[in-house]
Amino acid sequence: MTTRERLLQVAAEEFAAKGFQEATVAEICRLAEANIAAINYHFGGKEALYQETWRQAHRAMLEAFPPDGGVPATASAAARLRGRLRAMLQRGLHPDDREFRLMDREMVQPTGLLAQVVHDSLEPLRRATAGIVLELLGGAADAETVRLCIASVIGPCLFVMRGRRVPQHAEAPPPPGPEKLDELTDHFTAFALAGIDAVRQRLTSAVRPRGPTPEAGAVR
Amino acid sequence: MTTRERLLQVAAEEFAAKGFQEATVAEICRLAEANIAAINYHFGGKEALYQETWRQAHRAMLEAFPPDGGVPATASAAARLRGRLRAMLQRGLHPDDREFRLMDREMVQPTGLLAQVVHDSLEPLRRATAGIVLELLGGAADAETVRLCIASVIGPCLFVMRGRRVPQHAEAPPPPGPEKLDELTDHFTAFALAGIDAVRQRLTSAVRPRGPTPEAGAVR
Amino acid sequence: MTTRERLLQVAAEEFAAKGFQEATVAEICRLAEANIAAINYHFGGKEALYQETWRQAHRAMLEAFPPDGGVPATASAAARLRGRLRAMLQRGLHPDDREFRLMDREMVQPTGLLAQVVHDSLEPLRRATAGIVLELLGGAADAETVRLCIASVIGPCLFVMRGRRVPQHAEAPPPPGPEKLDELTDHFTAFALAGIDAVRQRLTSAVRPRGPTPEAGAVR
Amino acid sequence: MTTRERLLQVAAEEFAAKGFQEATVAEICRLAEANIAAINYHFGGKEALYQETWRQAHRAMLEAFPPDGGVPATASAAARLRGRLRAMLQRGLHPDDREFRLMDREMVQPTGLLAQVVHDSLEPLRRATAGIVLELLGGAADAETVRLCIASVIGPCLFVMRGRRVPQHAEAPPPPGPEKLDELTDHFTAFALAGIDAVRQRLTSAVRPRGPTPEAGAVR
DNA sequence: AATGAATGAGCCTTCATTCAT
DNA sequence: GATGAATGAAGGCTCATTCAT
Repeated sequence: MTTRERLLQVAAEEFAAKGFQEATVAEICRLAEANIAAINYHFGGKEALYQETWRQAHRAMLEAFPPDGGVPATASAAARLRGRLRAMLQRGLHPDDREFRLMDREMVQPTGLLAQVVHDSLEPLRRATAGIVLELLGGAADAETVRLCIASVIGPCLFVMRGRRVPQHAEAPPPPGPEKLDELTDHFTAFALAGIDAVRQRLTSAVRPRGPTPEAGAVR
Repeated sequence: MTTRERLLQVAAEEFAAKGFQEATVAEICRLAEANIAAINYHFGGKEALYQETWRQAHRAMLEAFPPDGGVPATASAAARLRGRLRAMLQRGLHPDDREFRLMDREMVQPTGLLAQVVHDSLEPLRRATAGIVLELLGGAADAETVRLCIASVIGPCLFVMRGRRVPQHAEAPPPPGPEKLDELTDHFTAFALAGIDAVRQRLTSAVRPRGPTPEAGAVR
Repeated sequence: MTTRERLLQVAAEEFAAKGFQEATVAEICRLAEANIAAINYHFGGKEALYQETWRQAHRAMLEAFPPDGGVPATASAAARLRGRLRAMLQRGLHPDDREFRLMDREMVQPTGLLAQVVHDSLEPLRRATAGIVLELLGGAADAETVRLCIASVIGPCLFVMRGRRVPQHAEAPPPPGPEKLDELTDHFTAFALAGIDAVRQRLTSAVRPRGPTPEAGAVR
Repeated sequence: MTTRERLLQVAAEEFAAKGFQEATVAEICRLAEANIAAINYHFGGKEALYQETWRQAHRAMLEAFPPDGGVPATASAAARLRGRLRAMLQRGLHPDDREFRLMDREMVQPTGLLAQVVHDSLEPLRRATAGIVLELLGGAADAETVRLCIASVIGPCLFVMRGRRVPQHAEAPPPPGPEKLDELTDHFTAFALAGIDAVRQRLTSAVRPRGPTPEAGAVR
């Protein structure tokens, strides 16, 4: 493996583990058994290495786990939603989830260095999901509702995957690994479909009577 | 306002905006119009200031928005769940959501400094929610299922609140503010109740027929 | 006890234990349960406290152990030498040997603050000892020889007393305490008297033949 | 000369002159015409530089002046004692007596950083001297007596060498330099041999009559 | 008389980057 | 192509001292 490749590999792990700021050039070079100046020589600087690292990790992830989960575009909306959730969980539960950890950090503490590239990668994924959700909602939902439903569908997955990396208290069960993939997919898919269906019914009923915050009343 | 108070206020903003590492003692003191040594004098060091900052923000948040959302313990489980979601959203949508941003950072990039205090504060909240969810599930769910349902209930809220802080592309709608509180509460509550109910039905049906991953088959 | 007195007492211990630089005003005030500004208030500064501390310790020492060891000036030179050695050892072996430790530090790393006061105190002692030594040498020794003999007489005492404070390896015997006073006095006195006598004989024999470094030849 | 060498040289002088605490990294770098970060780059920190400085100085000293003074092990005990005293004085009287000054400081105010290395170097020297002294005492002395005799032999040398560095009053004679080597060696050897012989006689006579502190009585 | 908040100079260290080889 | 010595800006922290109360 070339020095450049070793640097990329080590850098991905370091950035994912410590973030851009806390990861140090010296440590990355040491772990990669490269010269202290190697990063500047090969990449031009720490920032450029960071961006290249993410690009690599992102590409590898997309190849390994296509975002549609392998479900053909001709399948039902529910099946396609399940495929996407399954693909997302696969990426996040994978032991080598560097790309996910990098992205996670970037969303909480944007360095600005990945702003464009993250957006370019994520927005298409969001649109695809939006299409499926819109279809499940009956096709007549406004953008705001779709947006909230996407949050309801994706949020839980991200929550679980992030939770994997948060240190837990002693009695807590071990974080889920790849072996839980199907179980998680089943749960989140079922939950999402039921939730979306409930929203769809609200939309339909809301068209005519339109009382103020009907659910609020319903639960009281 | 005393120097100590100014330091706490500025530090909360800086830590929330930049994280523990990137925030500098010098900048905090400058903004607080305090001497460079003031932090060490009043708090003993940067780390202690960080911890105190979070403690203050957490306390202020809990006082302003009780985690049960003001819903009495005698209300229905659905109403209590709604109360908790509403309280969480209130905290996260508040313009002064420093406490939330601090916690968010800490969960993605734990400094270890808040590990104990975060855990002590969060675990009781989780348990309370777990009780409500278990009740909604019919009382017979295993801990794993409850855990996944909690993720499904909380995940979307966190997703939306985090999304508020991620820079969006130009055409994107503005992030939701406090004025959207009721709308978001309604949506997430309805979605969550429907999802939990679906899971409850799966649990019930799974007792007798128990086909291999029925939902997986159902959506295909 | 007044604040001022507590400060002096604590300061003596701190300065003796850590030296002028490493002892901190804050720590002294903390141990003396005094305000952080108390030293500047009562003494005008750290340096002034240091000087005053030494003055106090020196005075207390002189009162407790007169440098002549209580031996009258009419006693024999040998007895008077023994008295001085005994007094010196008494001061150095005392558990409260702060004054000695302060002086020891000052000699190795002069702060310049005690230069005059140390000199004023030590030079009379040296002269008194010089008189005794000269008498023992027969009265005809040059100043250089007297100086070397004083070194031979005092050096061992200082060596032992300093050695008390140097951390020893595990198997080493415990450093001598006050209970060894008589034993040490006996040894050093006998050693010194024998040595001085040998020097006296060298002086006498050297007057006439004066070969080059006779001892060098003698021992080969 | 390389930067590293310049740093070591300057540091030795600074540490010897000011001690570990008072010597500053900034000043050492300035004098060595090196960058402020050079010490951390080459040595890892101020403490490591301090230790390395002492190691260098100690090694250079041992090579320049073997501790046995060049006297063969087959020579008489008196001659070997003379050799050791001469070697010690050579080191201490040398204009570049940094190693001695460093050690002197370390013994008065141990930083703990040299504890092990100093002990490892000094204990063998002490044992060698102990062997010689024991032989001169007739071979039948207890460890305590040997220890006191070593103090009596070494103490004067250290006293003189330390005295060289203590600022003297105006009329005082200049401190002895290397030109006094033979004179000092002769004096201290003669003094030591006579003293040890006196102690040997006390041991012998003490075996049989054993009156209470006979010397104490003898001098009165 | 005594306090304690506040000060500012100075210290050691870290770190990404540069440059001559 | 690759090295590693060297750089300088910046960071957190310590500490004796000051000053208004």
